[in-house]
Amino acid sequence: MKPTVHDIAAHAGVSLATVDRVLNGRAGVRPAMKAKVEAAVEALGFVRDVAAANLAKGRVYNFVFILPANNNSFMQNLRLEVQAAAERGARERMSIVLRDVPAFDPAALVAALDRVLEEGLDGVAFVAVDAPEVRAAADRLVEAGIAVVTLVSDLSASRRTHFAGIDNSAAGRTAGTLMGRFLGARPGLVLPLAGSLMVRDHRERLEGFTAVMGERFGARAILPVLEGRDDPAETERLVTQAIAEHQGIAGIYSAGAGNRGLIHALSMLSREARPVVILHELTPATREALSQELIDAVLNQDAGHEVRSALRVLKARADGDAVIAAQERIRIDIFLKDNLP
Amino acid sequence: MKPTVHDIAAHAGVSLATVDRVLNGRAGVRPAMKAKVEAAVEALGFVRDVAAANLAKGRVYNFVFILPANNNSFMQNLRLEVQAAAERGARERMSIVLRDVPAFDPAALVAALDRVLEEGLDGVAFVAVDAPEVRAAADRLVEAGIAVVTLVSDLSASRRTHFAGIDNSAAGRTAGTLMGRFLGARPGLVLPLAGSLMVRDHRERLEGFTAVMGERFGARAILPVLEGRDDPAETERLVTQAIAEHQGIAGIYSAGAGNRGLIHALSMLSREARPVVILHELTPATREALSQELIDAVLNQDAGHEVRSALRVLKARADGDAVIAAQERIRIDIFLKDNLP
DNA sequence: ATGCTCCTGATTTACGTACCTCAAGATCTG
DNA sequence: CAGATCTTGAGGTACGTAAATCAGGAGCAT
Repeated sequence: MKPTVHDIAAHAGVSLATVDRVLNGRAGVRPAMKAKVEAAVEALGFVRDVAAANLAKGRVYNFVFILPANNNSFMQNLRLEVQAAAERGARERMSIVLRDVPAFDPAALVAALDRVLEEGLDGVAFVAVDAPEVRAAADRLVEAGIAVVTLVSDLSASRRTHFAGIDNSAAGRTAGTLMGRFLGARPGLVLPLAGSLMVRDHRERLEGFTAVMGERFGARAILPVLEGRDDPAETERLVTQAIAEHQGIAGIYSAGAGNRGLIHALSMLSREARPVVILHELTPATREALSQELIDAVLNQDAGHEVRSALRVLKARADGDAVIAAQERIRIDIFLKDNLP
Repeated sequence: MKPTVHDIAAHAGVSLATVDRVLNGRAGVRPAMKAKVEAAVEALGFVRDVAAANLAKGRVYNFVFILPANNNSFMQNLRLEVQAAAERGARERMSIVLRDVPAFDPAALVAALDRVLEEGLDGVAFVAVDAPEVRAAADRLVEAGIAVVTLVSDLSASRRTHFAGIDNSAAGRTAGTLMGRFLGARPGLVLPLAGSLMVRDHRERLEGFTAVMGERFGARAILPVLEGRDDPAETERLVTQAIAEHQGIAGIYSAGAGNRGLIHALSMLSREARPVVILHELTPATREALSQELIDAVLNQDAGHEVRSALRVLKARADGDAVIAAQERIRIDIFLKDNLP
């Protein structure tokens, strides 16, 4: 049978109370005693039964997810995944609350983070706006012992516990390679799009993209970045205008959201005039566009995985456990027409 | 607070014992009482605390992983992942045992499965050899209420609980699209490789690959499949010979293992003569080749994810819980030089 | 030696569920 | 209506850990 704390106490020749003090890092144990207990744990291969421990603690994990009140498909989906996780979380003693803040608004985000600090919850996951005041707010939370996970978009130079999202620079580089190779010898310009250069994920993607285009497909000219604020209508307007203005657009890379507008603009073009298009996030609209060959590749981050990963990290952090690094690496899914799920 | 069995009893106006009888399907409860309890469960949104229940039952999950005694990189890695999962599983009352059977040996696999049946364990995960007698053995286990998960390679027409592995046909199609687009207008033949066409994974990949090449890149000539038996030396010999024989090989798709031999053959070619190469499984050798641009893309299945997914399904099945389908879909990772983890 | 702090043991209660026993009430059988 | 059988209530113990209390011993400074 699996050894219990009682076995440890017996083997170490100390009382249950002392074992408890050592295992839970409580004060009031001489080093000699501590060593005896640790030796017994080692010798018997004791592992704490987390189910029993949580039962005894009557612990409830209080977590908050703060998401931008953005109605693009990706954020909607992310919201659904958080809600699904909240439902499942109930049976594992997790209370998961979802809060909205205005998009791209550092002050609102700071207010939401400070509220978490006041309430003294166990952990928070949020989509970062990369601003100094947000970083300061996040660091205050960490200082207070609250687990802080950034979701989708990271916060530079902060002390956040973990980032649950993809390596956006690698994603941009991957998009660059696919663009360069799919274009091959076809002449023409490349147009990059973003939601906003204020969020770190879009900025990093574009940096990776342009770096690879420069390094490996240097002859290709790249237009200045257009910012569509993740809004379909604005994005469509910008793209339509750019296509009209520059006659030879051969490739479009969209690093942000609001791609319904882009897709609609593409559908107006003749098949021959259609550029190679690579964009992010698998949504009903982009899936449809991919299977109809309006676009060529979709780079995706799985919102469900990100939410579940963030939760695992928050829980592990609250329990003082280690995380499985490989499991928490969020992968960049590359979807072509052929491997749509 | 979350409702407990006591709350149910109070709300239904019955005793704890009756609630217990209803919840655990014990006999001796009149339909009227049963309905009252069920109504209370519904009304209060009661969900059984699995941790407490397992603690009370003293339940231990007994799972077995049966892997082929094959020493290629992928299987070695799979074995390591199972061992890591076994260590972590201990703290969640899971006993995970790893057993080897000779590779591609239906009789040995059947014996191992029958042993699981005799021992009355809770679940088994195994790499299937696709044979009728294996299917029959798997069905016997399912019949006995034991959870059965196939890993990496599936078992056709069986009643297995779940398959933890990738869609190999989609993987082959994806390879085909990448090959066609990477080649672009470059002239030349395409050479497909496999370990053996007797193995179902390889066969499905090649079918998907050739289907896409035919549908969308029809002008491209494809050579007959070479079978390297997953052996590096044999693969190298075949590839070297094929390159010498047909002067214009522009692309190589390797659906199987033994890719070290292929990579060595590629390293002998001049940069200009080097074909577009797409192959499977990220190993130290293929990773190195990718970063040195000896090969162009690697399709990968994440062994760690497969093992963890199999375990989640086994546990959910043993508890009678539902699985999160989206979480258990094993994805086809596409690695370029730019998004290597 | 006195009072003080620090360390340790012994013991108890609690968490939510499972499962057991025993007694008594309800319902059925003839 | 008596007896048998089924259903229900009441109460307990157990699982493995956490966390608290209290008493007393060791060690220290004064």
